[in-house]
Amino acid sequence: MTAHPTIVESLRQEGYRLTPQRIMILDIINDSMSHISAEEIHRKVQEQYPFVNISTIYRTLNLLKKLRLISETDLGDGYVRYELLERERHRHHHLVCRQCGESFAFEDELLKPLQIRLLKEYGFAADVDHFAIFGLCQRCRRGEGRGGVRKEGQHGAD
Amino acid sequence: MTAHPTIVESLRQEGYRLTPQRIMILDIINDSMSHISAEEIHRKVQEQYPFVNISTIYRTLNLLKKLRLISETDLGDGYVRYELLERERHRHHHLVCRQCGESFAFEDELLKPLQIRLLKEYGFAADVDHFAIFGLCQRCRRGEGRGGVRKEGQHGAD
DNA sequence: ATGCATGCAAATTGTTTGCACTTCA
DNA sequence: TGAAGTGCAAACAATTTGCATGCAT
Repeated sequence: MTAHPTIVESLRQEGYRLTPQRIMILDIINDSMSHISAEEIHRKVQEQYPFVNISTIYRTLNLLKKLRLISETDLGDGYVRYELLERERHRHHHLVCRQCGESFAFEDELLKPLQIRLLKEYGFAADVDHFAIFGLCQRCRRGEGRGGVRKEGQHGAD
Repeated sequence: MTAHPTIVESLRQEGYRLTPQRIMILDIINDSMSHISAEEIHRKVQEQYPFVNISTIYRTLNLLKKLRLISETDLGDGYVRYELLERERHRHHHLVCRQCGESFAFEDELLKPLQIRLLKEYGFAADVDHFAIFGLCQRCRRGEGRGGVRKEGQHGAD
């Protein structure tokens, strides 16, 4: 299992030490089917190695988060959950301005809490592969919309 | 401002006592432009009446929440925020099943955190008046989808 | 008057931090 | 060897709770 070699490499390359604790934590996040909380990680780590302290879990999670190797999801139920972030398929969605037509990407993470809550509370599995939200972009809100109303068009970026 | 008379009535009708603390808390939520946190409410209450304890704020908020007079929004930034819920225009959106075509309503509250974060983090004001999310409903996910694939059709409800 | 509400302080919970000790590189 | 990492306990911040007192009804 030795945790995604890619990630282990990332860590080492950045000059961080590879401690058994870190490897176990990575393994557990990696093996976890879905998002997992710090407490759950702690519990599982302790099954193999009961001396690991919860603060180590948090410190490692913060490190991995800083290195953008994992992502954080907060559903507002009192637990923050974590998940491996595979950079190559780091999903994002689009915000489309109804005034200038410009489109902007936003992180999948913002959608995840909604997605998870819809599943948990309504049993509904939302299609979020390509999510587009319409609205008004910052510039247009400020009245700086360049030129006139431009509908449809260069969704370019991506 | 004697807080929305409607709400005060609701409380009284349910047999709850109308204490000055509760009225002040309601007034403050009512007067607040946007979502407001327990701490902010507490601070404002104390400006007028410095002996109100924070636990009273929380207890009142929980009561109002239970009575569905206010709604809770958690953005995951460490504060839960509250807002008056005007039942008559209690917004909801739709989940549309791509398999059976059925549509289900979901609470506006679920969308709010996303909406707020898009505004704060991207300056983007999402149009959420009529939001529809496509996906697979519980029954269809379980393979209980009644009959065959039925596209479009009785979106009936609402 | 009587029982629901409040104030206060202490408990809880998830997370962070200071510090001495350990261990990877 | 020496800095980075860990364990432990204590600190934190938001929220909740137990209990005696107080005030709407």
